[in-house]
Amino acid sequence: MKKSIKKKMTDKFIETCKAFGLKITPQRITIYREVLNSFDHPSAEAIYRKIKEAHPNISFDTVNRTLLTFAEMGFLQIVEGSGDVRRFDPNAEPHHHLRCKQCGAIIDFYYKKYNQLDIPEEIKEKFSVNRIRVVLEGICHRCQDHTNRREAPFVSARVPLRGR
Amino acid sequence: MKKSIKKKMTDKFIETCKAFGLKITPQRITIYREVLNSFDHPSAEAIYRKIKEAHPNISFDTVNRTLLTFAEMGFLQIVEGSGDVRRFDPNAEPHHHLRCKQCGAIIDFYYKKYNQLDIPEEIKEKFSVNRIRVVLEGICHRCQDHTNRREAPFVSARVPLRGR
DNA sequence: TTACTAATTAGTTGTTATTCCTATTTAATA
DNA sequence: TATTAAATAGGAATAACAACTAATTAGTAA
Repeated sequence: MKKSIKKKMTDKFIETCKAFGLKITPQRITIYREVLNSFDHPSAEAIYRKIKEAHPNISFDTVNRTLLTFAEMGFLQIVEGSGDVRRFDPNAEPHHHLRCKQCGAIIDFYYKKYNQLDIPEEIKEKFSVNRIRVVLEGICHRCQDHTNRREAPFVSARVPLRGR
Repeated sequence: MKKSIKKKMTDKFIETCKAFGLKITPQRITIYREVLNSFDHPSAEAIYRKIKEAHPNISFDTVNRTLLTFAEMGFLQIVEGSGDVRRFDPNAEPHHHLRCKQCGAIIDFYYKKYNQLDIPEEIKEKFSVNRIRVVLEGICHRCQDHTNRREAPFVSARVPLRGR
């Protein structure tokens, strides 16, 4: 008998949680299912509201904390830059950004090739583009030196992900 | 006698303010100078702290409001995504984002070319990249329909930029 | 210059997003 | 089944911003 896709995904989720040393709680499974069915880049608040309908006892903190944990595990990503304080960029030259996930540094870089990227026709028709930017996310030199902590999904198992 | 670069920039600033129908206040000139000298994508708070040393009476609200006005005028930009609530992205496929500056919508799109961008050698040496993403900022179809408001720097002069 | 007027400001108060704290509960293991 | 460390709910604290209002000031036109 074949497993449903849903079942398979949940199995993989459970397996990965175990590899990270995380307990399988009903809350985590619920949040996992809800977020995987989202196609609109929801906020923690939005996910919390949806889940609350079926599970009125769940707390916002649990939803938010769990989502951050999932991001560290690599189950989902955080939309580039969102959640940061607003930052201003006085650089008028066409340029692109390096973002360090660890320390939050944003570093300008220049690369002509990136300034000349073509935009797909379907997008031109439906969206008026007035800025095109390439964002490279990773770990900056300084942070690489300071710690050897690897990023998900290469984090070694059994290291607490988000200690308080 | 040649004008200094600083003077020239301030002249251009004053000229542009006038074109937008904005008054030239000492606060605006101070904030303009401070932000133009920043190379680290400062937050409003950071700029406020720096300015406060020399102008202890300035208020945070003025700094923040002025920076937003400058962004609308096109004197500076807001770093992609910063200032938004944190948003999660469960899409594991390599993909890119369209961001509507007006309504805040984030729309996924797929374009193979963008997945194969090469990374400059200098960056590879100093930064470990684990995500590359292209962000197209502009105005989505829906918002184009709703209003004809043009974006800076094409805003017509004498239209209040950030009315209360 | 001086007087006028609307824009701008400082200071304060709200609001919202997010994190922190702690007592209680629960999943995993023996 | 008992143990224990992790996870949770709920509330409090914090931080980033935005909104409000009375007082001040820049721009202008006499």
